[in-house]
Amino acid sequence: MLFTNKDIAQIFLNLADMLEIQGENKFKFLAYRRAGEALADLPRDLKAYASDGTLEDIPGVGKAIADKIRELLTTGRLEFYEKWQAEVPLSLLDIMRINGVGPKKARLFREAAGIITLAQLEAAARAGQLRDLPGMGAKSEQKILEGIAALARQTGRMPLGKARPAAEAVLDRLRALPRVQAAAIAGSIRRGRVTIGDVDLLVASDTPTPIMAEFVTMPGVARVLGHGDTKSSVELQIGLQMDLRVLPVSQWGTALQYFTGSKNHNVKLRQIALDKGYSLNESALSPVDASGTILEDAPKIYCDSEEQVYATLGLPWIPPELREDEGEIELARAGQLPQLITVGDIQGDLHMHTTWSDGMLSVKEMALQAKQRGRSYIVITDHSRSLGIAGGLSIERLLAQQAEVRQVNADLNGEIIVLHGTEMDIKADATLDYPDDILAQLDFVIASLHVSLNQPRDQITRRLLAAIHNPHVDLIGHPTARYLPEREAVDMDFEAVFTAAAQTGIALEINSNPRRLDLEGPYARRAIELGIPLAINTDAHNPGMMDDLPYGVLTARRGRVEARHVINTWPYEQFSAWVRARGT
DNA sequence: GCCGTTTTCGGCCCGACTGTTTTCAGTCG
Repeated sequence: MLFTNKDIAQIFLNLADMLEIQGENKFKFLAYRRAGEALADLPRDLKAYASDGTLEDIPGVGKAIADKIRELLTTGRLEFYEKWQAEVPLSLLDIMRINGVGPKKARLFREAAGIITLAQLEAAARAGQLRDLPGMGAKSEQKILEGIAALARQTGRMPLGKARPAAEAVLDRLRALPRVQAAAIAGSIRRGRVTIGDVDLLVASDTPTPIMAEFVTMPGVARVLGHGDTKSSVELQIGLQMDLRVLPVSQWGTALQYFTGSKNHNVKLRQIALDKGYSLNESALSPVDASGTILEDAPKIYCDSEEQVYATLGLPWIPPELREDEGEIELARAGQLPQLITVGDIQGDLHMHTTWSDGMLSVKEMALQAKQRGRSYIVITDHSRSLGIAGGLSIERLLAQQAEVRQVNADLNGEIIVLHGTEMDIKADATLDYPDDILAQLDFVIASLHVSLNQPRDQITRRLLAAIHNPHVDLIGHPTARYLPEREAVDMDFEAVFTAAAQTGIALEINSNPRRLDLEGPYARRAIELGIPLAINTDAHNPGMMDDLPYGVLTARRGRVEARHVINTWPYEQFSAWVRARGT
């Protein structure tokens, strides 16, 4: 595999930047950027689309870009890209990563000062050589140095599980201020993206000034990037950028919609608004004339709810998790939005650890904690024998544990049903960690990858397929084995794995640990399209991890998953019938 | 370069903040 989707996506994103720096047609470089964004998020390898002849079905990909993708896939090169690299060095694109530096400044630095690398820019700024360039000054020069320092601090996108609690803490602080009428997290956190670039907060109030003052001076702020009455931005010491907007409560609906995004979803909505004779922005829907000019005399429509915004555009409310301009607006228009799964739909938790391996609580304690959280059945699935580091269970201990689970289940007397299973390792050589006759004695079997995660694609795929084809295995746990941010997904042939799962009827897990969330939106969507059953589990090693469930559900919702697709939303009888049917 | 509840051609979203300016361009989201 020469190129991953993300590699190819990056080439088009780079091309967009190059064209923009050189002042090419705006709509052309926007088209490349849009295509790049679309390619980064596809559920299948581009090679598969190319051999299907469906490249041009990808939104944002037309004939010209499809041709370029095919050229990359077949020759491993792209002549057009090489030509542009000669024009605009890749190192110049790095300069645009600095906050406050865009294409115009990048071009200026190069043409007026011969700067093409970050290091050269930093040296020039330190030497005071930037301040005399047109449109620059001492302050801009200082901001560039700060921006370069901030780049070094940044660690890329932050896992949702780290960004969301940070956002909630700030929101709680702002809510405590006087005259705050509403406060919410918007942006990619609200949409449930697995990783977060920056945090968008929204507050409704008629006294923005003190709220902004608190925001830019609160503890944990490393740098103020902007400070106005409706909009401020700060960089936190944890390396996260946070933006706050304050507006009147009467505009809550348009504002929340606007700042939730995504950008592409909003662009399409604003186009629909124009078609209906309105200009849509964060404060109102304003009537426009045929040329698109706002009619100042005509009354604006203010929306205090998102429902009202969508209704004015002739659409039902679209859940934030779907707002990526990946066909959700068309579904809404046709009245075919999915009934997305909710946390309340989850009845069982099929993946939990105890002190028998590397968990913190006993079988009974875990059961009681799960009951407290509204679960009606759980499966105890400790690690298997080869995973020594996590206290994996020998066959003898596994059977001893089964006796304890049976006893706890009897003691609890139906308060919550406790089943006995395992999270069995798929070993490096593609064999499974327990023999079939042992697996046959368990209520539920998960198979997971934990070791030798750097193997080549063929071997990783072979291991997963071996587990999928074993009739005793019911679920593949955290299928990509990623652990964000330090460990990316294993290199696997998703199409082969999904095809085999669809054939055998095995379930795939959306692991709710916010550092895992294995089947990101497009993959979850692909899975249910193929009829693969899903499970959303907590993989809890302690009671706190049971509260991660909303992250898993959020990820499923992004994949348009409904409760019926998820085996642990089913009542116990239906779930156990499904497991029994698999064993045969 | 993409795309179509009317278009296969002619469109393609919107405003706040900053730093430099004397009225605005650049950047960002």
